Amino acid sequence: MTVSKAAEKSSEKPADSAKGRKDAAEVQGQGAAGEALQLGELSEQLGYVLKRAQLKVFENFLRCMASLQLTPAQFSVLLLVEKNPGRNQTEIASTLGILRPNFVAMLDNLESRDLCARIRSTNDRRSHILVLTDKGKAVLARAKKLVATKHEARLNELLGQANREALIAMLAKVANEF
Amino acid sequence: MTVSKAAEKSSEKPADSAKGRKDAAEVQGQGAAGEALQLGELSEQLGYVLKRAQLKVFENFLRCMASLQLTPAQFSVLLLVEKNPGRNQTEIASTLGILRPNFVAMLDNLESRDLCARIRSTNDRRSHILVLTDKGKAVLARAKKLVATKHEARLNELLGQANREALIAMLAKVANEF
DNA sequence: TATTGTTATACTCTATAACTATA
DNA sequence: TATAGTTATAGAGTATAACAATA
Repeated sequence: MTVSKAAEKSSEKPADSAKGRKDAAEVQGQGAAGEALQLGELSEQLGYVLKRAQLKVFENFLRCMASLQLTPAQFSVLLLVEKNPGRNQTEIASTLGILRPNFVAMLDNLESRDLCARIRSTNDRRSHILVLTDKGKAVLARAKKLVATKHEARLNELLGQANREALIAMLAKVANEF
Repeated sequence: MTVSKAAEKSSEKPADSAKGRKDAAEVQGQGAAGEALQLGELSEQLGYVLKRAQLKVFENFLRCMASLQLTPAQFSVLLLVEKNPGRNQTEIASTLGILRPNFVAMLDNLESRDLCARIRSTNDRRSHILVLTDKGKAVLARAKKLVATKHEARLNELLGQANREALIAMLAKVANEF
């Protein structure tokens, strides 16, 4: 947690070699074999820690959802369709940052599992209105309970309720305004 | 920011249809055409907001680094090699969560740009010790300055110094202990 | 002409098996 | 036999162009 910010100086000039370039013999002895590497400034890099955290969270989400076989992306689609019935593919996809071509296979999957359905719009026969099926609603309800009792609960345990909310609020701000 | 937590109830029972299933006619009118969709519970989902934030941060990082043509992953490799000279490919890669096979092309790239070098170890002739070249050190130094003055500065501006540190600390905790 | 859903396609990331040279 | 680096390969995720149906 306490990483020397002064490490920047170390990259300015390699004073340990007259040629300014370590040769093989100089470097060979340096790695302390079995010991763990030092992350250094890396542990203070927002992008690095953000990416590692995201991977862990998705991993945990998948484990919590194993019984329902729902990925984070699929869960987000079901949530958004439930909250916004009567919207078409383009609207749902773009809200989630999914490109329309890539959304097709995803919907094919959800529809083949009878979790949601495409309904040809009567107003504009080009568009497909998305709705959850009864099974989709039931699965989503169970998914929400799993998320609350296993996934979110784990996070609360780790950070505490207040910190968890603060974390999500800051991430939302970064996502929206950075 | 204020998302109804009670929205969970809405998935319990679809009271608006005796069959429990909206037919096409029922759904058609629902989408308020031009209006933005409601994210609902999605904006409270850690995974969702984490992923969106990560994408924004990487995007910003790439813009800040455009002049040096360094990706977040490449920057992390250079930082780690600088901090841990004398380590081999396996050690550097695994610390970063990069699989050894995938690390080969990445190193080929950095080596072809003369930013780092593989040195055959004299102790164990199977392993390649990694070091930064002089150019690599210089580029990394410039990269650090760009990150500090453009990337981190933007984050400080957005959250403030204290919140930025709190955010990174919480993300590190999630990454390490979730 | 413009838009919706779709196909085809390509490029990046990530993941696994298997080879080679060393140990 | 085990390990380091490598190759080949396959699967996700993501990106763009273009087509058919419809507006």
